[in-house]
Amino acid sequence: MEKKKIELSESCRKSIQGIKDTQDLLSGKWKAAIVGALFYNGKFRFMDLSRHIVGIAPKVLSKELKDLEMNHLVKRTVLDTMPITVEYELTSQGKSLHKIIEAMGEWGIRYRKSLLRK
Amino acid sequence: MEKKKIELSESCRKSIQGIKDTQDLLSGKWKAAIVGALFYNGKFRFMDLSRHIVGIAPKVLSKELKDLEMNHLVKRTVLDTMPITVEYELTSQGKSLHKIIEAMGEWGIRYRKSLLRK
DNA sequence: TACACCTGTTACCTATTGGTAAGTAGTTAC
DNA sequence: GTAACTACTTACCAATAGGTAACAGGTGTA
Repeated sequence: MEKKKIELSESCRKSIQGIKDTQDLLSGKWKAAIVGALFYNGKFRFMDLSRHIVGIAPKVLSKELKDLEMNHLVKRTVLDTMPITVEYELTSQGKSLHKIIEAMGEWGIRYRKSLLRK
Repeated sequence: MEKKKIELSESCRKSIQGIKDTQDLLSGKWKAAIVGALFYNGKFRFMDLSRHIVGIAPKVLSKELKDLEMNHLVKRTVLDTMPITVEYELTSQGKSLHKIIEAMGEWGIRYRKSLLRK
């Protein structure tokens, strides 16, 4: 009996690894949405983010932003205002996620519509 | 003191919701990679998948495939062979994720290269 | 003085995720 | 008859994710 060995090409293996890497950086319930909000709005202060990412707790938002900052996707800037305010924005690395973010937004909207049709 | 009310447009809010919906369906460490493998290869049997998604345990693969099947992204077909084999492939709904998957693959590859340059 | 707003932190808890190791049940090859 | 292949499942466990609620330490406003 002949054995079929399925061998993925080098480029496929690299792509799958790339998908995993990307997924790791955007892991969890909120990170992609946070990047999306920053992408659509440009800059956000902590409280504004927490108001627009509906349902996120400050503790969780804080942790997610730290993760994103650590991976150089988000930049945190403390402004010398009274009271102090902090601005979050995407780095150029973060902005380079735009294809993914836009595709996810569009797909999600279509998916939701397709569920309603049923 | 004037208050700035940051109001996202309806379309932005919808996009953020879409991103969250998409993220929910592709949640976890492996789902995006599984969809990617099926996207690049077309069809896969259980054991072939577990060989190509390096590191995944059969229990976890089984659970992820069930989740994806439940959300109509993956189709499971039992073939009447000896021994029985099972094929997994993307549904048309699953195939419609291609933009996201390709973008994730490309971004991940670039990201990895940018890390090596440092 | 009391309250509100800023950006978070801390303590605590639970549910889920993801992992290991082994087993099940049928078929085929040596 | 025994080992190996197919596709899983089961029992068990540890780490993490993510949630609630309260609070901290600063400034400004009534």
